[in-house]
Amino acid sequence: MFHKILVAEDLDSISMTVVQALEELSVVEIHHAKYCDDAFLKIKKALHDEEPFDLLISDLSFKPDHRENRLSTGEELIDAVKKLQPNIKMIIFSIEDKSFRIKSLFNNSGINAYVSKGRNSIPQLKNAIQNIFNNDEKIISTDLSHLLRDKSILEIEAYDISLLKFLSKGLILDEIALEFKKSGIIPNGSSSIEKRINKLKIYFKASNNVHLISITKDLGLV
Amino acid sequence: MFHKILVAEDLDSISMTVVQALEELSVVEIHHAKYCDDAFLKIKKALHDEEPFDLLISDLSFKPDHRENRLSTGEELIDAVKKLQPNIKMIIFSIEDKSFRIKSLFNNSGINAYVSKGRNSIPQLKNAIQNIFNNDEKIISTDLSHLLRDKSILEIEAYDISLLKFLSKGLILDEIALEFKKSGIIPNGSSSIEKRINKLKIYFKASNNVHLISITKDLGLV
DNA sequence: TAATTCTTTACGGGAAACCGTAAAAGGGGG
DNA sequence: CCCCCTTTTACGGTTTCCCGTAAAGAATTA
Repeated sequence: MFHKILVAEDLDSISMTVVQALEELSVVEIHHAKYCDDAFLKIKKALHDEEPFDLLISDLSFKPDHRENRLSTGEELIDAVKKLQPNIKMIIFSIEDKSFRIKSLFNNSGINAYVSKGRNSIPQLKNAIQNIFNNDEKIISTDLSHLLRDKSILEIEAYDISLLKFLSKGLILDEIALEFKKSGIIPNGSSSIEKRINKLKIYFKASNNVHLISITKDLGLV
Repeated sequence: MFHKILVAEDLDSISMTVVQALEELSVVEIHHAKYCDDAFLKIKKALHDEEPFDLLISDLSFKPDHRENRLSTGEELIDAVKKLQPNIKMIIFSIEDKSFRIKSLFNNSGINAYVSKGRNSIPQLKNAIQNIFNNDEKIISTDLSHLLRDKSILEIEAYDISLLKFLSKGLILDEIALEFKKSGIIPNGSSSIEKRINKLKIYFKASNNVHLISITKDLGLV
């Protein structure tokens, strides 16, 4: 079994259970951080002391509070960690079930498993840890496994996201065109932007801009 | 201490911690349900057997899955429970921090405490249980206590909510007017609806309809 | 019942979104 | 270098939104 594991999870009500599960798996060294920044520092220090972590189990969303943090989401954390220690194994343990984000975690962030918090997630989590340790498999909660096969997901790119973001902030087409010009993003003609919005409306089956923002907010894109 | 407590919580990773906390408080009978419907049935049966629950600790949001459920949210559950057994004490234990919903839980649903899931919530939860048992106080997590004093919150009524819902579904003004006429909701002139939307835009400082939906979705109103 | 006030509805003009088409600009391949 | 193809931009007409004002209706009070 893994020797040294770090749990990055803000909710005490969850982290206590996860730590207990790890104890049942006979993990020797279990560490825990409530903030992304703390987690990153612990990994950095462990690496420096030549006693690196074998596995990181991280949540995706962390509640903001009074503390200023450099890393504020699980995505930022794992990307930073992967850069620092590429051989570390990573499991995401989150309630998030938006296809876009999960798929990108496997493809872009190189996570080893995704376990969805649910009614029977602790056994799944244990299972994932075992499988990664024994066979180095990629694991995803069974109820989400269709995501990796579905090709229609995630041709949405950064351009579309920032476009949707501007829209959701109440900017009109001409204002968005101006913003794009300022940032050097192309295309930035108001007509092209209009066309792009139209494509998004077709893709998401939205009947107008309001509907489009409503849908994409539900999907967690904005 | 309370004798018989029911925990309604779908995530196993959280319920296990809560149950453990209750054991530490020397609660004799601890029951647990993963679905709102199950929770309701348990309370009904306990009442029928003349061994009613003293306290219900419930989450607000429950993950939908294959099962068909009559009650799908914590709000629906506690409203149904309160009707069935008005003397029961109720604590909401949720990550939700939207002022509208919490305030309405105290005012309309008559909950005894609201504990926000966070980095130090288990001690808070224990505390709330103790205080309700000893002094029958109303408890709200300290970091949210300003909500009950803030008068500017929650003059938004059911009419506005359904209006926003229709908007977010992509209906245009005339279509919404028609829907309202069908349901016998007044006012239902498209002009009045337009005016109402305008009020909402002023209230939420939105610059257009898209912006308005974006804001109200963030607030959890829609 | 008449007067007053508040709410709801109607109307009109200008702004933005919506939708199709066409012109201009950019990018390989021959 | 020119041709073809794709992408980007421009333009015009229609619908819907947006915002002010005014009329009609409902409720309240004297």
